[in-house]
Amino acid sequence: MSDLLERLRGRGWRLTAQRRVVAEVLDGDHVHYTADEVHALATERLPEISRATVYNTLGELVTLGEVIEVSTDGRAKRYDPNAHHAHQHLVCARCGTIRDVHPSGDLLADLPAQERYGFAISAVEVTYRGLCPDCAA
Amino acid sequence: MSDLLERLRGRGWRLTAQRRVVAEVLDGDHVHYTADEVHALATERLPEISRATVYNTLGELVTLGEVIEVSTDGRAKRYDPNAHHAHQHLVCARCGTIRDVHPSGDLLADLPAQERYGFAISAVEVTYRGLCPDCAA
DNA sequence: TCTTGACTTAGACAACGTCCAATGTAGGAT
DNA sequence: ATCCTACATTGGACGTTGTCTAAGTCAAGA
Repeated sequence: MSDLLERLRGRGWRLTAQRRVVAEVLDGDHVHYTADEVHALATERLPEISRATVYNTLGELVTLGEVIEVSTDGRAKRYDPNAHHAHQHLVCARCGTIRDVHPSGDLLADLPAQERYGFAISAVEVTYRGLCPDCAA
Repeated sequence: MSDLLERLRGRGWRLTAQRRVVAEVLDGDHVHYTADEVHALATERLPEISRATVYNTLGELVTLGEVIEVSTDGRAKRYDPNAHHAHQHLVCARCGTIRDVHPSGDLLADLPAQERYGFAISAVEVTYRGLCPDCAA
């Protein structure tokens, strides 16, 4: 994810310890954390980091298109660092874990013009719900 | 929606003025209101109705499968009375209004077996996002 | 009509997120 | 290397959405 930091600096980002830590937390793992989870993990490496900064940084990363904001239920949003590959989500209805998946087909084409109500559609999100192997057992 | 009230009474629901008003508000329209919007509209007809009762009643309707809870962004959940016809949602990224839409094609079939990770998939939700004609103007 | 258990109420509380004024600092300018 | 300043961070107040509880109320069966 040092790529990410480079990219951001190229866009005029000021590189601070806080931002670096948030980027490091998001990096690497397949799980999608909530803002407060990111804050907790960031605090382990940089105890003084504030909640506001984590929210700010996450918001900036989303605005810059480096991270995707996912809200699968009505609860806390989760942040998905896999922003450069189009993908959808598979969610376990019981334990809530999320996996990235890649459906085939043109999702946008499935919506006929007369069903678009004059909207300028810019994104399609698909959530598959079901029980994961562990929860089904 | 008197059907609904009948159905509910058949299931042992106590029929109160508050519940009737909430059901009436949900009835009829294509828009999907937030809980607080439902409360505001209900208050016009029954000024003393409390927020807690609106939340309770909406939750009960969801549990009974008469209404679908939709949380398209991290904001307030919206309540969709069109629970008996399969459909997806078209959401304005700016003002948050929701329209029901009916995409063609088999949504489930779009997910290859090797992308299912052993999940028993039971539902597919699709959200189309874009700007509505009003917000695009 | 009476009774009772389910329903409603107001308001406190909780989770998640935003905003602000005061303070600190990255990185270009000197 | 040091200074400057615009930008970043902080902590805490605040806002929104939703939940919970104790006390009062009422629908509907006996």
